[in-house]
Amino acid sequence: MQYKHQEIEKKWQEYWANNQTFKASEDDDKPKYYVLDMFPYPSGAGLHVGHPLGYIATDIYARYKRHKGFQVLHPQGYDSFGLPAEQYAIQTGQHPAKTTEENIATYRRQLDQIGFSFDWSREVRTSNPEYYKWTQWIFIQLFNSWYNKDTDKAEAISSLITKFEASGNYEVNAACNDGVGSFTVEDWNSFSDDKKQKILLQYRLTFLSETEVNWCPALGTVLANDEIVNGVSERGGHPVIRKKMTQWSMRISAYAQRLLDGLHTIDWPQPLKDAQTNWIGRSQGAMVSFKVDGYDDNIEVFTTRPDTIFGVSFMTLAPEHELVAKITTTKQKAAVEAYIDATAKRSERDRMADVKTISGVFTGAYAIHPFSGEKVQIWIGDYVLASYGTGAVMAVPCGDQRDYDFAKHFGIEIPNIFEGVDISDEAYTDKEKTVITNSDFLNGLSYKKAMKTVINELEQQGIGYGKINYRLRDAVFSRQRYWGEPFPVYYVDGMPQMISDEHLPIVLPQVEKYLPTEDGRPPLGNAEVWAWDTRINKVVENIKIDHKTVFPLELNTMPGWAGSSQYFNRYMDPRNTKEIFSKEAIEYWQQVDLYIGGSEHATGHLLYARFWQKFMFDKGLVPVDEFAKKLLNQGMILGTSAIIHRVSGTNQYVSKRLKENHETDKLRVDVKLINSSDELDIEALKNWQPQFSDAEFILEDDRFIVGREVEKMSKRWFNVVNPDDICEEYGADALRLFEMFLGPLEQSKPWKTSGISGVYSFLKKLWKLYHNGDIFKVVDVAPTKDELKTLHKTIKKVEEDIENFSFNTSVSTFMIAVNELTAQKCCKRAILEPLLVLISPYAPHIAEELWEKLGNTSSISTAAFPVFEEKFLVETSKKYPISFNGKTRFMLELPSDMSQEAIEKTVMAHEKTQAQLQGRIPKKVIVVPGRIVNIVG
RNA sequence: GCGGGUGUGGUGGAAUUGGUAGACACGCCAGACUUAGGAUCUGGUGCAGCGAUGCGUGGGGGUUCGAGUCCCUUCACCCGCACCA
Repeated sequence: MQYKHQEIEKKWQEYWANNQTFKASEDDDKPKYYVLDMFPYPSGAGLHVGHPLGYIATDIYARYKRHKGFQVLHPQGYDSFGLPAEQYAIQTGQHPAKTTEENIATYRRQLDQIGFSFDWSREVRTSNPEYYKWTQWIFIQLFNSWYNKDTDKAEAISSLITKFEASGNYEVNAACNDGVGSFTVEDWNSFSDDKKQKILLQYRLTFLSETEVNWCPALGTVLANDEIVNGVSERGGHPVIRKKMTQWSMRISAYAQRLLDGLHTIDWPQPLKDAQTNWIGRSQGAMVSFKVDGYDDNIEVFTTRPDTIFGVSFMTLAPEHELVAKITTTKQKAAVEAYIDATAKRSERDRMADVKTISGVFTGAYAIHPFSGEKVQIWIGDYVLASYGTGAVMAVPCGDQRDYDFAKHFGIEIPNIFEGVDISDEAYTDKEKTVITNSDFLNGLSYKKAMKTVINELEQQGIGYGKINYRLRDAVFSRQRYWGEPFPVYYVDGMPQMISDEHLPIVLPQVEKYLPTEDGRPPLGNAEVWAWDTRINKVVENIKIDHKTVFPLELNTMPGWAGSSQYFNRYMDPRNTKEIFSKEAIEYWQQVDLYIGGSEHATGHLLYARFWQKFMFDKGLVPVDEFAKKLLNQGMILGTSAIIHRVSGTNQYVSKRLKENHETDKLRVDVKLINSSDELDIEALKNWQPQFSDAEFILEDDRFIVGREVEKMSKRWFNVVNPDDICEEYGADALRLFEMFLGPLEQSKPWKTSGISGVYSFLKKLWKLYHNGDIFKVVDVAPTKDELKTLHKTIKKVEEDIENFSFNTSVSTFMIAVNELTAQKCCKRAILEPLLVLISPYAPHIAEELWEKLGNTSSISTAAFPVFEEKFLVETSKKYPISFNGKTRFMLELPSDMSQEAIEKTVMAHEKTQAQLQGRIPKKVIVVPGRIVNIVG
């Protein structure tokens, strides 16, 4: 009887669906385990073989945990809001909901055919109103909260109002906007409601603020840094300018320290933790205030090296700094303005990428050194960013290379304040060896002592203070897009008002066009029914807006990361219409135990999700403040692109080894046109794209050979391999085994379909082990010692491998086991039945089929994992490698229990030893019982 | 510039506390069975050499009886980044 993967796989996929085999529940006594994949975006291109890599790994782990007696939650869903669907809608006029629906159907079909053990009854989609209702709900919770630094947690905004009513804001220690002035109780009570709301807005965890964005007037939209190339938009090449816009922001900076501290409590990859640590960027230093000569204004700077304050020889402001216009002298005005204009045209990324060019302009103004009283020049330079710190730097050229280069370039003085150090070539940045000199009261001090002393002095004199700074910025939460979550917000006299929880969800309105409006409002500005009626609490036509009872709704939508910041909790109770999730569900599932996905999410999704989780923890909604206990990054699967060589300037193509005779250009062609010997199907190529229909080909040995190059698997390089084709030809079990067999999960590795025949023939050998021709041949006969040994060493190895996420080595282990059992002609149930359970997480369909043939009536997924027993592996003898000066010369089999002395005696007496020594007397004989013998000399 | 990662046969990769380098596969070579083979089976396959043997885990140095593994140094490639004051 033949192994027919198509029949078997279809049969069991239907069985699992019909029996809801993998449905998770909360109501039993088993320990729980929650395995999650990072949320997929259902793109129109469907899956390629790189996508399921992580899903296969989690599926193996989930199935293994079920065998180990756990109640496993292994859900899947779609991060279905996003830009590609919107772009497609702009081009074709089709509603993004429709194309998203179609894409999801494709994804689902592809996922199903790989045999994943997902609990599909819990599927969520971020673009579904029943789901985004809760995204909106969390937004409202954030709006109604402030961060109390004294209790170090988020609290209800009502507690802040209580404090204001008791003692103004003097006693309040909050994370809030810069520049919130002080006020007393009397002040507070005298404020208008409107003013009170404005003040409160500066404390809320989500708040409106002016943010600089990359605005493209021609496209009428805001662009991300990577959508801008050389200062113009990637699409269309239109100019882009920096523009201030009022947008919603999230006060993630309030959580900076807790986000850092939490990293020590979670089992995540160190590189990922490093990325987050750098992103949060904690630095310890001081705020120092410099007076501007001739003005009442001060320039505030943050510095990590206040110990070098006597080395300051100039200051640099960001060109956008608010004081620039005021303090620039008439003489310098033209130069400064020209520089500011030039800077405005550069994107932030441009400014940062360009390390080589040193540019800046003197403002003509001077600051007063707070200690020495000397005048220092004030410059502007685009290497200082307005968005970081105070947008101003005290420049210490002798201690900072960038300041040093700037000073050298513009001929500014470089005073040396380090003892015994030569700074004629470069700045001196070694903190540990620093001894300060030429610095008044800091002379002779080390870095550490000088830091303490100077901060003390700054605080004494009231011109500065010690401060911990984070580079983490508050996250902009508004997008000028259509296909995202609408905000549950309407505006009364320009002040945002939240819609009450009970009226959620606020459903995305219909629009005629998905582009921004002609006057530059976001796409929702096109909606005709997008106003809030406060009498009936419903969305009504815009024409009813009277600013008395009917008000305009927010036109922005939420960003992509909104929906993915809470989905892992929603999976615990996805159909709940009353709460985001029930207390029982969250108490049972707690948090994700294993989360697998790509490392590209390190500082986006994974940081925002941790932030929301901590907020929800503060609100008492979740029992733990980290959502994922363990996380793994799967590596990328690389494609093997096919390269053909075109003779330059012609439509003639030359086979790989003949290309040296010509001047050629490289062209990528679809890998589907190439066979396993790198030979091109010329006829197929001619039909592939019209440009090849009349092409000529120069062959070698009657064949056309292509070059191969390994690079990222992507539709754009025509090197994608579709899992549908693999499942059709080799089956899902072969695909699953092969993806794991490629190499360690976390490494990136090239895909070569030709290798799949190895795992496919393994499956056929496995099948044959249970069959003799057409007869199923498994019998109930006691197994031999050798058979038991094979089984138990396999159990041991596979269990260790799964626990260590070393899935590639367990595939080899299965191959070895099947090879050995085939050689032993094993057909004993006591061996072949447990073997199936070992294999079933990896190749579940064939395992189910053979399991059923063995007479079992329930799914193998519920079978217990076989228990390893050491006794079957006990050896009576050991083959020792006998080495001379570290090089193995021959093997010698000796009893396992032989003593060290006896081993030495036996080995030395052996004729081969004598032959190796040729009469020499060894200096030393090393015997490691159970391991090795090494004869030295 | 900063941060992180990876270097082992023709290819993907294996190697537990330092203890037989190259498991398991792909590919290749030879053979068997076949009308045929992109099926199946058997054997071989790190490199050089007829061989004895020598050389081999990016390069150089070190520790050790013994190093892919530990230490120092150096090179190459890949990924991420918000010049972070």
